[in-house]
Amino acid sequence: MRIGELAHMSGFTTKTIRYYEEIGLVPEPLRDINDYRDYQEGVVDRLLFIRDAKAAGLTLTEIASILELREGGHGTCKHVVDLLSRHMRDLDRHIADLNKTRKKLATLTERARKLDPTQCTDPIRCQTIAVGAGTEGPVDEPLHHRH
Amino acid sequence: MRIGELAHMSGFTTKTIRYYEEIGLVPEPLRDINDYRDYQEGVVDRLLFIRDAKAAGLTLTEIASILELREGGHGTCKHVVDLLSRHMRDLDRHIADLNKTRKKLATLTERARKLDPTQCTDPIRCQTIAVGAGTEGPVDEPLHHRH
DNA sequence: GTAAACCTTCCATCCGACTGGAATGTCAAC
DNA sequence: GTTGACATTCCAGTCGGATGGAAGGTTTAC
Repeated sequence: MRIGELAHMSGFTTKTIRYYEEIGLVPEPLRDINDYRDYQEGVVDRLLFIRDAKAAGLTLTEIASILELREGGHGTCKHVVDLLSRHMRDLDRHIADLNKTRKKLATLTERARKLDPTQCTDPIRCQTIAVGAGTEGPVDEPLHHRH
Repeated sequence: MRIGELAHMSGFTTKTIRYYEEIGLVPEPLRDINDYRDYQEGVVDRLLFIRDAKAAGLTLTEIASILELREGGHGTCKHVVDLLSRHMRDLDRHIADLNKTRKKLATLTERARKLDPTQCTDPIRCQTIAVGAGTEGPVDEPLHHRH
């Protein structure tokens, strides 16, 4: 099977498949005389697995760490469970952070609505944001940080 | 005031302040004969505002769009309120997505725990993930996408 | 007079997950 | 024989928010 067909069957673009090969998520296939990639059937399953794992919110690195154990063949299922649990903990923390931010935003918006708009022309001194938001101490990296 | 002092007063690093200047978040200051940056008092407030707005979860771009209106001077407060509301809607959507993902993860983990671990040695066919996760249709960009 | 602590610019790098495009090669149909 | 749809490699760029370091200039304190 050539890369285009694989792309079609898996729902990924050819670009993405080559990229996955590059980062080791998909094994290097055999080549035709043309130098065209020639895939075996199994790769479709592998890509569908990747799709599903992605849909479950796993990063490519996490997915790779599951797939790497395929050759090893031991404790795989437990590994998957562990990974899922760990991922869920991360997710919970992330959601909690966002909810904290949300609450803060809600307070700010509420306060803003009550203010006379004509009183506020200088956002540097903007009462909406400036008064209470940051004075509770540093808010230690509010969003999007999974590094 | 030189950049080091400003950094100290605002809590940002000198690197970050120069970066903010580069992206237009902080105006270009005057220069000393040395070519050293020479800041006015007001910049401290501006940076503290940025800090607070960041803490409230606004992106630098959003913050910039608020600050840009400073020179315009009209409708600022309303603009801030609008921005906050919009941001909160985005945040809600984001949280909802994450909760969906979380639920999916919980289901997977639950199912996995019930399986006999010895039955699963090939993650490509891994029952934990493969069976139900992706077949409900594409899960349209589960995470971290605010572009 | 010299060392520490500043300051300057510029360029590269990181994270994740790709995407775009150029330049080139191959193959099937008409 | 030419058009079009494939394929190949490689290199650059995207998004956001910085950070690291090199190579140099300046100021301050002892």
